[in-house]
Amino acid sequence: MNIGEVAKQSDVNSKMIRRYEELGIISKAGRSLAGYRQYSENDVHVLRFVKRARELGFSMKDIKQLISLWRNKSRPSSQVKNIAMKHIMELEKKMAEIQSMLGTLKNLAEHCHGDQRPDCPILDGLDCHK
Amino acid sequence: MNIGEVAKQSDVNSKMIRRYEELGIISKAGRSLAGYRQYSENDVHVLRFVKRARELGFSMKDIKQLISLWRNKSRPSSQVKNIAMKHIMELEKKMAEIQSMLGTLKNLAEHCHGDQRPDCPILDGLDCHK
DNA sequence: TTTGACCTTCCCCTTAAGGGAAGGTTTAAA
DNA sequence: TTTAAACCTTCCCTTAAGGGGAAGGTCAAA
Repeated sequence: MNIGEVAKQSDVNSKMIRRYEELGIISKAGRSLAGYRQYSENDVHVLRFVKRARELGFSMKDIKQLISLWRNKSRPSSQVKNIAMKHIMELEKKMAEIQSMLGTLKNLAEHCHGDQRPDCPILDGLDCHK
Repeated sequence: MNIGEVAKQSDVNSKMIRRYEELGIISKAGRSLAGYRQYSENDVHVLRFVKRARELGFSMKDIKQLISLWRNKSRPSSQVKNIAMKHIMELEKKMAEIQSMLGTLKNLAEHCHGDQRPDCPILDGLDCHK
């Protein structure tokens, strides 16, 4: 299978497939005589795993580890769970940050007329005179 | 005032002050004979505004516009509110994405023993066999 | 005059994804 | 048989916001 076909089947575009190879996320593809990368069904499977992990927000570093654990049929599930829990905590931290921003912003926006007049609580809020 | 002093007063480090100048976020600083950037109290004020806007998650593009509106004493507050509302919507979108990830991840993690055994619902969840 | 704390510019790195150029290959149709 | 489209290759550039560190110039105090 050429890269275009595996891209279609895995829903990961060719550009990213080459990138993942370069990053060592997936193993180096074999090549045809002309130098074209050659893939198997299994490669599609791996790429789908990567895609799914990305959709859940895992970093490339995490994904590299997850794939290695995925391949190792005797891994302790604790290692997988550790990665996942760490990621969950990071996402929760991000969420809290966003919620805090939203709290402030909504409060400011609520008090802003949003019309032709120049007085603006939003700008006043940004202009903190510590 | 040299850049170090203004950095201290605005709590924006020198590196970023130069960067903001380069990006046109703040105006080009005057120079001393030796080529050192020179700042006034007002520059500190502007940098604090930038910092505050960054803390609320505004992009540099937004901040550029916000500063220009801030300076324009006859701006219509609607323009400010538009920028803020757009940003609020983006943050809400991000939050929804993170919440969706967290929902899935927590569910998977909950069912993972996280011990020495190899069976792992987290890996199974990533390994979707569409 | 030396030393240390400043300042300057310049280039590199991070993250994840992708645009686009220049050029080689394959396939199918005219 | 030639040609055109659709692939493929590598290489470099861009995004966003922040920073590290080098090499070298400046300033102030001891």
